[in-house]
Amino acid sequence: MTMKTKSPSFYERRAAIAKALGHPSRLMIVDALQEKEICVCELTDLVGADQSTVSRHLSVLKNAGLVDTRKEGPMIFYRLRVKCLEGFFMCIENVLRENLEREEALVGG
Amino acid sequence: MTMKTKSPSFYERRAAIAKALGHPSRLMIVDALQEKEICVCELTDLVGADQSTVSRHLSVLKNAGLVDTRKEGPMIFYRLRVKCLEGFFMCIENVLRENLEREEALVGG
DNA sequence: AGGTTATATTGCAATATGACCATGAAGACA
DNA sequence: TGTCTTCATGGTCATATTGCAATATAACCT
Repeated sequence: MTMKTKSPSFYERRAAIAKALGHPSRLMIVDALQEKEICVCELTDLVGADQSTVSRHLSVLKNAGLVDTRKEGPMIFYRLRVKCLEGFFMCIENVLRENLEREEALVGG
Repeated sequence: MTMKTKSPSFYERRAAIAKALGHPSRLMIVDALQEKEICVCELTDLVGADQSTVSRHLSVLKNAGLVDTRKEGPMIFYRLRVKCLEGFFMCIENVLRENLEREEALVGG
C-alpha cells in the first residue's frame, strides 16, 4: 500500500474479500478449512444452519477466491485456496486484544 | 486459532471487525490513516462522498475499535488504533494475486 | 427407471446497509 | 448574541444480505 494514486476498483476488490470474511459462519468455515478440506455436509453440521444457507455462504467464499472445490462422487469438498489467513487472523486478534485492554482501562480507571 | 471449542460469540466478534473493513470507503480511510491522523473534513474530500456518509463510515470503524479520535478545536482527528493492518492487507493482496493467477491460467489454458 | 444422498439454486420475508438531505450540537470568533 | 465551521445524528429511500423452505441437479445404487 504505497502507491500515490489508486484506481477506483482498487479498494473495491480488496473490500470484497474482507466482506466475504465478515460473517461469523463464513469465518467458522474458513477456520475449519485451515486444518483440512471438508465436505458440505460436514460444514453444514459444523455451522448448524440450513444446508441451503451454508451452500450460499460457501459460494460467497468461492466467489471471493478464498476457497476451491473438489468433487468426489456425490460429495463436494471445500478447501482453502489461500494460506495467508494466518496474517488476517493475527490482525483480528490484535484488534480484539486492544479493544479488551481499552475496556479494562475504562473499568479500572 | 487452536481451541477445540469456541464460544458462540467467538466468530461474531471477529466477523464484526472484518465486516468493518469490508467497504471500499472504509478501506480507503484506514489506508490513509496509516500515514498520519486526519480530520473528518479531509477524509470527506478523500472519499468523495457526503460528509454524513463519511461520518457514518468513521463511526463503524470506531465501533469496531479500529480507529480513535482526538478533538482539536472544532475538528476531530481520526487515527488508527491498531498497527497490525500490515498483516491484514498482505493477506488480501495474497488472495488477489492468487485470483489473478487463476484468471490468467483460465485464459491461457 | 426409480430411489436415495449430496449440493446448488430459487423464491420470499425479515433485516441490515449505504447514500443522501436536513437538522442538531459544539467550538471559534466577531 | 449571531454566524460560521466542523462533525454527528435522524429521516427516508433504494439496495443488499441473510435465512429457511422448496425445488432442481447430479451421482450413485438397485
